[in-house]
Amino acid sequence: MSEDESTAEAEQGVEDASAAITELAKRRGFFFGSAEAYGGVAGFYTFGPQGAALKRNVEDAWRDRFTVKEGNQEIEAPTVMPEPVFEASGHLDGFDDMLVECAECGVSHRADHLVEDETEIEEAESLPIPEVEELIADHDLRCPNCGAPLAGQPVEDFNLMFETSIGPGSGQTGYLRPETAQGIFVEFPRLKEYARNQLPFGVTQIGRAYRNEISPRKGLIRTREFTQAELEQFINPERDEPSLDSVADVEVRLYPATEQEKDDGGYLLTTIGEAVESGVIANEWIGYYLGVAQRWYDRVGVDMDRFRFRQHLSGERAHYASDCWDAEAELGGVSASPESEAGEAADPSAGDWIEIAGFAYRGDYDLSKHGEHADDSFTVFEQYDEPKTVERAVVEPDMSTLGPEFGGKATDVADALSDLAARDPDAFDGETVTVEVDGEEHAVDAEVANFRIEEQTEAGEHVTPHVIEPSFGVDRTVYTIIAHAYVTDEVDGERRTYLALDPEIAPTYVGVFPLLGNDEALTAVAREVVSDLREAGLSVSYDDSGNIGRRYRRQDEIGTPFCVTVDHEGLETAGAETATIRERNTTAQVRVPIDALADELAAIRSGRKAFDDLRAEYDDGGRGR
RNA sequence: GCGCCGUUGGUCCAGUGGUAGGACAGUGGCUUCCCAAGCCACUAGCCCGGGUUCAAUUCCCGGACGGCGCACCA
Repeated sequence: MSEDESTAEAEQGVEDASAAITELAKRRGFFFGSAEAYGGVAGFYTFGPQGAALKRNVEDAWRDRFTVKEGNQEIEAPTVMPEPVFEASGHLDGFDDMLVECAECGVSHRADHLVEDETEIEEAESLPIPEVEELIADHDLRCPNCGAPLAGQPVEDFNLMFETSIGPGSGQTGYLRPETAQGIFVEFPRLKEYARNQLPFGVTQIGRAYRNEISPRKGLIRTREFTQAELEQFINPERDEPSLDSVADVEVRLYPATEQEKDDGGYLLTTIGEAVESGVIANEWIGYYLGVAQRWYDRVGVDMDRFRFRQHLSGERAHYASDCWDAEAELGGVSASPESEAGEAADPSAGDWIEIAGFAYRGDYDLSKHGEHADDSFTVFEQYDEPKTVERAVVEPDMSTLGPEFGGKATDVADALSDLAARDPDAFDGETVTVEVDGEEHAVDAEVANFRIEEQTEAGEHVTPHVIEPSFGVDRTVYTIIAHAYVTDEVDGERRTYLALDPEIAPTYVGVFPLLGNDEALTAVAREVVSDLREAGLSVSYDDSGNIGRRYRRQDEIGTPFCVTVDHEGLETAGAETATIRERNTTAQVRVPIDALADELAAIRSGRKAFDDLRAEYDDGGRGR
């Protein structure tokens, strides 16, 4: 097959896969565009009964791994926050882009970028709009697309944050959060107390975030309201280390920035341990969470042959990140497995890859910013093992002299003396010291300043923690799980579609049917089975409509892993009454005593048993399909 | 936000200047002892606004929504 053909086929596959999944999602209640009765609204999706359950199960699995098993704390912050929060975080500026549209070809450009490219100005983003319009006219900037002059075209602001007003009237300006992270950062002063001022500690949050996208696309993949699951891991960068050993042998497919910049760059197949050792993954905390995440994705049903970690290129990184890796999933049906094409290395540029998580080293950016803007302290006091004795230059000005001499400026002069002592102790060698306050020089008698070198004991220091942020897109993860679970096969010559969802996350765990819908004896027992299984905490669906094959297919399509069927044969068996359990992927069946159904199915869901164990344990009373 | 294409039962499609037809799905019944079978019946639709016309689901304009390309995605 030529390369062109295979590419064309892959693209066809993308369309088919996404269309088939969208159709299934609408028809079976996974997700669909919101408010279609009112014409719909772009970028908003409603999860139907199956989708909401699936999403909830994914969130629970994430919580189990990233909150509970890591020993972290979960919080729930508001989705609306006042303006100053986002002034501090940088979102108000960083989110506020200037666009200018070409009158000739209609293409929009970042006005600030044009100015920066064509002039000496470097921070055009911070200039007011009229000034940017003037610069465009003065420098006769032209459309990069068609070359038409842009002078006279209006420069327009758009902010990717949803704005709202808090309280009646003009009220206070607020914004819907563009990421859940800020809800954690702003509460850091309290959160550190709950962690008893001990680094390292982690805080998680699962919740909605909002971005007023210019043009939402690709269904669930890019929406205006979405769910994030984020962990903010706070560490002392000088000291704290992750337990890298526990994930060192996790095998990963890395796509480093250096490979992306090559024309024929490829994957680096390695282990977390080796990648950190060799410096491909620069930060061991990032490495640790890549390992944890890879195992988690595998657990919830992401196909590891269609999964990779891609490092951000330097120009791609956010304002706060010093290093960043994305988890990416392939949705077009192209396997990235190197074994897939007779040993040929997989081509990283093939396939339809989307970001499903980001792992950023945010340094102390966020806490420092909030420390500058807010009133509270965003540091942790860390005690030294041994108190340290340090020599420190101090002044203790005689205020009874400074007061009469400088009047209202006396305090400022005293502060200036204190600063000077720390900065330049030698300045106090002479008979007078000169300090500057508000541009005026003031001479102070050295004795009045009362300068001396003092020995001080320091028990510890205030540390601004660094932050490692694994940030997961829940909706995209849900979509990926559905796409990777989507299977078509044949049963008895009939085409079948099913979702091979993992029992832990399948929205419905077991379907229960009477073999015949119009048989009182069977329906009564089946309904009892439903009650028993629900009592055992399982998610159960009852169905007696249509023939048995149709009912199996319905459950197959929503990914229900097991179906229990009550039949006469089972009610007539000597001893205990039995029913069949049918496994979704293989359609194999095993006959199990009705009394044992709840325990056995619960055992499989928790991972203590497999379906094959049941087949070994009980006589194969099914039809041996 | 720009350009191209589209929008018809729950889903996927056909069709028409005189308000529509199929397939699948669904519901009830008959049949049926294990994988989308069959028979009968039923439920259910022309995206919104304006214009042209005696008459618009159909033609024209605008909008909303969707797909693709460009831009954007910190």
